[in-house]
Order: sequence, then structure tokens, then C-alpha cells
Amino acid sequence: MRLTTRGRYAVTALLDLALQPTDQAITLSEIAGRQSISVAYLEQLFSKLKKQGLVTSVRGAAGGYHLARPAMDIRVLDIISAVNESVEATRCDGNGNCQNGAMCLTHDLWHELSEHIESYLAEITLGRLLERQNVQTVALRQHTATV
Amino acid sequence: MRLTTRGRYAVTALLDLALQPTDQAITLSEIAGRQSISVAYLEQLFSKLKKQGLVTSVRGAAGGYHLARPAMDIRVLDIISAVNESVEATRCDGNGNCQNGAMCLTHDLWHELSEHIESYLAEITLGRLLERQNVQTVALRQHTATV
DNA sequence: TCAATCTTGACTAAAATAGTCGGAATTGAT
DNA sequence: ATCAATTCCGACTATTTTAGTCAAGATTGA
Repeated sequence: MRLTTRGRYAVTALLDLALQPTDQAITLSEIAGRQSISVAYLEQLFSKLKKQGLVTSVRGAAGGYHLARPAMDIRVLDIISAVNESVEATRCDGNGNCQNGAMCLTHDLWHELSEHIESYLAEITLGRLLERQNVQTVALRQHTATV
Repeated sequence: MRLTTRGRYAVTALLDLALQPTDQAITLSEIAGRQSISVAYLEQLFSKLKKQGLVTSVRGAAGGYHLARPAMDIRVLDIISAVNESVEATRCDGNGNCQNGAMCLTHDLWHELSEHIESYLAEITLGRLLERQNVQTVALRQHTATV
């Protein structure tokens, strides 16, 4: 089971996107500036996010990205999965062949843990995060710091 | 956040220990045989488990290990922590300095996720795992395969 | 035409993981 | 007293993953 910088940055970047007015495309360098992530790294992440249909892009000058769906319809779990981070905690990736083809002593424990985490992250959408007081506060700070 | 082979093996090995009669010390090679883990790797893990007071050892011939407390008093969370795996999911390890000394946009999300996972793993003890049907089934298979 | 932007793929450095190995210390049994 | 079984300890290594950079190309508004 992994939950690392990749997944965290992806969620942070998309939440940043969700915070901006939707009438114009948002460039990666804007996001990079506000969230302190390098443009090159964001490019890598957005390539995967686009492939999974979470964002749409506009190429060329005045280009950038949009969320592909309303923020309420984008789950944190989708974002994390999109950048190749699995939440599955078993060694056998859920297949049940963890000990020489059979099930190991703790298979069910890890599998249930995975399901637990998964359902937690599936309930939280970008829309829900937008409603949070602390998100608004941090966003305001980041806005005033970068204009 | 990490949850890998180390933590999984540690829990598996201690659960194996909990399944054995307590009147004699259990050797690492017995556990290794039943759980398909190398003795050398188990040594490394048990060194940490002992340091954290989860097991006691008997040296020399006829030596081995015991659980240091009743199985009901050993939480899965304790075991995972003992082998150096943190369940904390924030980049800042909970300190709140994830973005140039201030809090990043998603700090609270990751922190709450961490707490969620932690409390889940804190509720499950070795004693509880012993009560499970699937644990008994797998243990029986492992027993008959190794005698 | 040009500058800003997305797009793509390869590349690299650092860290973590999953172990192995050799030897030392301890102790019950013979 | 010796020996074999064991825990104990530290160093070592190979592999994988992560985090991130870099260069070059394609697209498009001004």
C-alpha cells in the first residue's frame, strides 16, 4: 500500500484547479506557483489525470486545464488511483495467493483494511473539500501570496 | 504512508506465535517454516518487536520467543509501529509545515485519513484475530502441512 | 512569426525495501 | 567439557520505487 507525494500532489493540484473560476483554462505554472510544485512534475501527473478522464486540456497559448466534471463528482480515490497509487494493502494484491498459492494468515485483515480506506477516500470528493473552512483559509493565503 | 512486507510479516509472525501453546518458547525456524518467511528476516523483525516489548526471548538451546502480554492486549497498530512503519499520511509527518513552513491545501485531509487508519488498526488485537474463522482455517492448514 | 502552452519519453539521483551473510553470545543436553 | 541449537547484532547488497529533471516536439492565440 502506497500513499506518497505523487498522490498527495495530484489531489492538491486538482483541488487548486477546483478553487479557480471555471471560465478560463488554468495553466500548470499557475498551479505550480501556488502549490510549490515544479511544472515538470505537474506535467507528468496531469498526463495521467487526463488519461483517466479527470481533466481536459486546451493546447497552445492561453491553454491550460479544466476539471472534466463538476468537483462534486470527482472522488479523492479516483485521483489517487489515476496516478498509479493503489490502496490495496495485501501482498497478493487481493488475489489470495499470498503464501505459495494459498491464502496467508493475515490476508483478510489487510484486505478489510484496504476496503476500509477505499470507502473512506471514495466518500470524499473535491466538492466536499471545497466546503471546508481550512481549505478556504489556506487557499486565501496562497492567493494573496501569489498575486 | 507505508504498509509493506515488513509490517505484514511482523503481524503474521506474531499471530503465528499467538496460535501456539504458551508453555514452551517458539523458535523462529518454526515460524519461518509455517509462514514461509526466512529465519534471517524474522530475526531482524523480532529484534524490533523485542525492543518495543511485544515479545520476550529465551536464549540458547530450547530457546525461542513468547508474546510479552496476552494476545488481547497486543494491537495490530503496535506491531506495525514497532517495525518502523508509520501510518501517518501527511508529507509533513503531521507537523503542518508541508508548504514552505505553512500548511498545504490538503494537510487536514491526509491527517484525518491517518487518524482513521490508526484507530482502525488500534481496535484490532491479536486476540480478536484469533477468534476469526478464516484465521483458524489457515492455521490448521499450515499446521498439517508442516508436521 | 513568436511566445506560451500542452505532450511525450527518456533519463537520473536518492531513498526505501527486502532481504542476505557472517560471526558472536548463550545455554540445554550429552 | 563439548556441541548443537538458538538468539543477537551489524554490516552488506540488489532491486524497486520515488521524486523529479530534461529535451524536443506539437499546437495555437496574438
